[in-house]
Amino acid sequence: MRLSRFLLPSLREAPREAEIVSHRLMLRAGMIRQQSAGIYSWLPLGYRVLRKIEAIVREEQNRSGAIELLMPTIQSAELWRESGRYDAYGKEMLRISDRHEREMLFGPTNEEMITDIFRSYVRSYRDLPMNLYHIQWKFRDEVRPRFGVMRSREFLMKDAYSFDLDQAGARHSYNKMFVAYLRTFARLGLKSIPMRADTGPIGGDLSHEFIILASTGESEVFCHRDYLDFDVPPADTDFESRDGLQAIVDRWTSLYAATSEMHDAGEFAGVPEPDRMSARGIEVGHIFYFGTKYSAPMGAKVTGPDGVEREVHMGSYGIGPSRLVAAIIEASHDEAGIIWPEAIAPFRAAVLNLRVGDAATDAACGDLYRGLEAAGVDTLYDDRDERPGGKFATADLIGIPWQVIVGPKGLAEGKVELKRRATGERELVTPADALRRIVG
RNA sequence: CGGAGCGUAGCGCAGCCCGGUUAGCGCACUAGUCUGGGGGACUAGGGGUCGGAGGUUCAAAUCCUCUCGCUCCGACCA
Repeated sequence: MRLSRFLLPSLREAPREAEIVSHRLMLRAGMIRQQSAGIYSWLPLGYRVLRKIEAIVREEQNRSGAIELLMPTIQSAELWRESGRYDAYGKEMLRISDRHEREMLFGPTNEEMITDIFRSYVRSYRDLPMNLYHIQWKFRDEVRPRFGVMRSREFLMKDAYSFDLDQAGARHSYNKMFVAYLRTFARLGLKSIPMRADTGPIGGDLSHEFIILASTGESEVFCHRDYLDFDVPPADTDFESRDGLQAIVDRWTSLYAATSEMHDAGEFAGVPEPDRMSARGIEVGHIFYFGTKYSAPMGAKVTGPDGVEREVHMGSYGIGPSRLVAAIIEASHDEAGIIWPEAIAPFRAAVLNLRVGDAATDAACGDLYRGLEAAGVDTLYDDRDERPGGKFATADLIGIPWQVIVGPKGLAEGKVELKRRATGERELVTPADALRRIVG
């Protein structure tokens, strides 16, 4: 992408209302635009990041055996009356009515709807286990939206729902998501720690929050320091192996880890003092097992091998990709701006033309840009007629991992400068070497 | 939902208390010249229903009333 043809409304100063670093940087980098309290447009740069995160979440869901579908944002109140949540959910649910005065709502979550889909088509235990998920916009009319997309009213959520014949099966389904989440967050460049969590209004009796540590986190968390060094399950993990998955989950839940709501000071005191860690954390995922809470009132049953109908055991599993954008920035930035992990950077590389209009520089940049694009590298070519300082500042602000700095001085010696955003390392290399290094 | 604030150009702000030229500054934007490796300089420009409505007054960004929007702290939450 040529920057001169892109929409990148970057700002030197952040708007006054933005307090936390991720919100400030997202506004300065021209990633989002607030349209209303807690409601945002995703501008081109931000949308690229959001989609890359979504893609990784999707890959890991699919790897675990979950099946993607897409449910609507607008739901009928009728479904929610079946589960009893239409009245129970309270003011956070945005209730609307259509032209026939029918009561509708903008979905804050989808347990009811997925249960309805399941009960309509699945009748036999032979079709289980099943895990259905979608990635769709949700709306929760938060009393107090804040921190940009970290706590917004409209947000993107990956929500998965598992269906099993019995509790043991449901436990395996839960473990699949547990492992998939560990892998997902690791691929996003985050160290996540699963913590025992309160189940809240969704209900149920087995739940973990996946927390990443960041000084600006919303909640206080307590855990054993060793979690930071745990190995993440590999890509070839066998998700069908009950014992194998249980062993992974057992290990990842063997040490103390709890959010403040579930914190047990007495138990924490049992952790050797140097291993105790209390920190701020951001919740990036939440998984629940809730048994027959929805299947019972809504009549989601399958026939078992013995010919008897049983209510299915369910779980639900959420990740907020839009919140993750902010969470990753909280965990990865410096004074100059965002430092994107390569996997989700809006562009993997930037080519900085320091002297637009200089024939040799233009030619070298053009070659590099075409070469990178041809090799499948998402590249942002800064071909604006700006001074070098502005280009450096922009590239650092928006966090492009690889930056190729091309100017007459270097080219006189046949060299360009290759810079890594994360470390600040730079070296003079030939354009061909630069291309080779970035393509990897 | 309790408490505290803020709305003046795309962004950051001054002006308001104490009403009175054509509403001002920095950045950004347009044109030009010089520049050219970490947000450069000069010259000339463009852009404003001062959130909205009503009121007081000879006169309102400024005073009064109502209203809309937004932010922060707390309680609550993916």
